[in-house]
Amino acid sequence: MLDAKMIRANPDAVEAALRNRNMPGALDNFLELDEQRRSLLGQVEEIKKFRNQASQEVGKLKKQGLDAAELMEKVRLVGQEIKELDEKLNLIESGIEKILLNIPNIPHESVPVGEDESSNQEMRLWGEPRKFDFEPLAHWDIGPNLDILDFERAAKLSGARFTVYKGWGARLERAVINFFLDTHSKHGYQEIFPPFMVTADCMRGTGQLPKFADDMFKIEGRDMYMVPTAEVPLTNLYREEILEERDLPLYMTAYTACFRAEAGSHGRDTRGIIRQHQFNKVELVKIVAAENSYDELEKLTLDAERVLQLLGLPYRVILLSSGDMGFSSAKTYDLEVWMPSYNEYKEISSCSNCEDFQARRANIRYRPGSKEKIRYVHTLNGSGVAAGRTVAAILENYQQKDGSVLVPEVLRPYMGGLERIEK
RNA sequence: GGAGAGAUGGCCGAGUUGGCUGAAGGCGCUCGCCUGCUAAGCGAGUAUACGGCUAAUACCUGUAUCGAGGGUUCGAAUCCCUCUCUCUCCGCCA
Repeated sequence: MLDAKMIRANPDAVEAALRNRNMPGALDNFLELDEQRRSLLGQVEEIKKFRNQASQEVGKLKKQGLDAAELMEKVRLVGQEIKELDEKLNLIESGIEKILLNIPNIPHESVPVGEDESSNQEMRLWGEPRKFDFEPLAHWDIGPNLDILDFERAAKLSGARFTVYKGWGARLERAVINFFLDTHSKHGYQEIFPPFMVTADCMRGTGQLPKFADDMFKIEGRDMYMVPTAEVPLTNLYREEILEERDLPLYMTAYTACFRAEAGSHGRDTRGIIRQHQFNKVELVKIVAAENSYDELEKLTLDAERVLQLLGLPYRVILLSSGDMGFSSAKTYDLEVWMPSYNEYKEISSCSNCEDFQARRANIRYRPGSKEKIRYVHTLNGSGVAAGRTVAAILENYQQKDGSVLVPEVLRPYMGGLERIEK
């Protein structure tokens, strides 16, 4: 959520930034409503002031044993007026809130302006795609061949876009998750194991609601949702709190299953485990003071990159353009891992600085110094990284001519020492 | 699922015969004093949001806020209703 005062002071700049995000007109009639609100607020407050003074007067008169009937009647009539104005005001304020909740974050000045992914910038490249001396298979063939991924039986259980992992496949998924958590814990992130279902308030706090309700799985009969990412529970852990400066920065990491309805994406990545309704992910979340949030974004991205490096998976880092960024983000780096089956790099992590956008929605603040005013924190999040896509990348990048798959060295301790998955 | 207790400021905790109570007291924190240092002690200060005024996110000023929403009343932290959450006991359950 943007600061209403900021919009009021720089409407043109905000409008321009929203155009860059392909959201022209998102400001809607905010300015008119805001103007109406302030004038109405002035009126009601004036009347309330009178009521407060008059009521006190009534108290005094009664205490002296004097007649206060006339004044009481006057205040009673004014009460009607207050009620009507308050209702009008509530209507306007909910209109303003609706607009504000649907406005995306403003891109940081370092973000390239562009309509879509064609304006993204490649920041760096790590590793080199392997040259195969045989025709490499896609993971959706390797998995069933080794009997470690079972798409057909998964469909029997849950329909399309679900996968059953079996045997060493199941073990590999778990190994990857544990390796991620251990690595991030070692680098200062506190491990958290949150609920997989959260309230609508949480979803509003991180920006999934109200705009993206269709992307999520809602719990029947409850105001709750399956988490689409651990970013939601982790960031909302400190919702409605005032933190002390010494508490910051907070670094957290968590494994959760992630649940996404992904309405509208049907037809993309239909094969394999790239796009699923349920997938596993280890997330990184930081809650920091405003001054260092961009340094923290660089460090968080490097923390996410580290696990790919340790796994020996080639990847690149992409700076997303203004038109390609997520709703809550002010600046996002995507990590893309090399996938031989696609013969291109495929998103495996997204690292964002949301600045105070989520903090405003979730009301997460901190006390900078003893004398200074309370301020909103900055929140950051990044996948560290998606487990399912990592398993797919391992299967494809580590496949051998005989159909077996080498286990990356760092994962072997998590696989009972296994060096190679074979039939 | 059944029965009961509770929800107050950064934290703890008063206040429930309705009326200067935005809210006692304590802790914490800040500034100052004091004492070789530290600890202790003394004094002062210390909520948030949204308006108005303003160059100001500084003063000053107004309104709102005692879990949330609604009601009664001239006036509600205090009375009534609904909801949410927490705790205790019973049942059920991994």
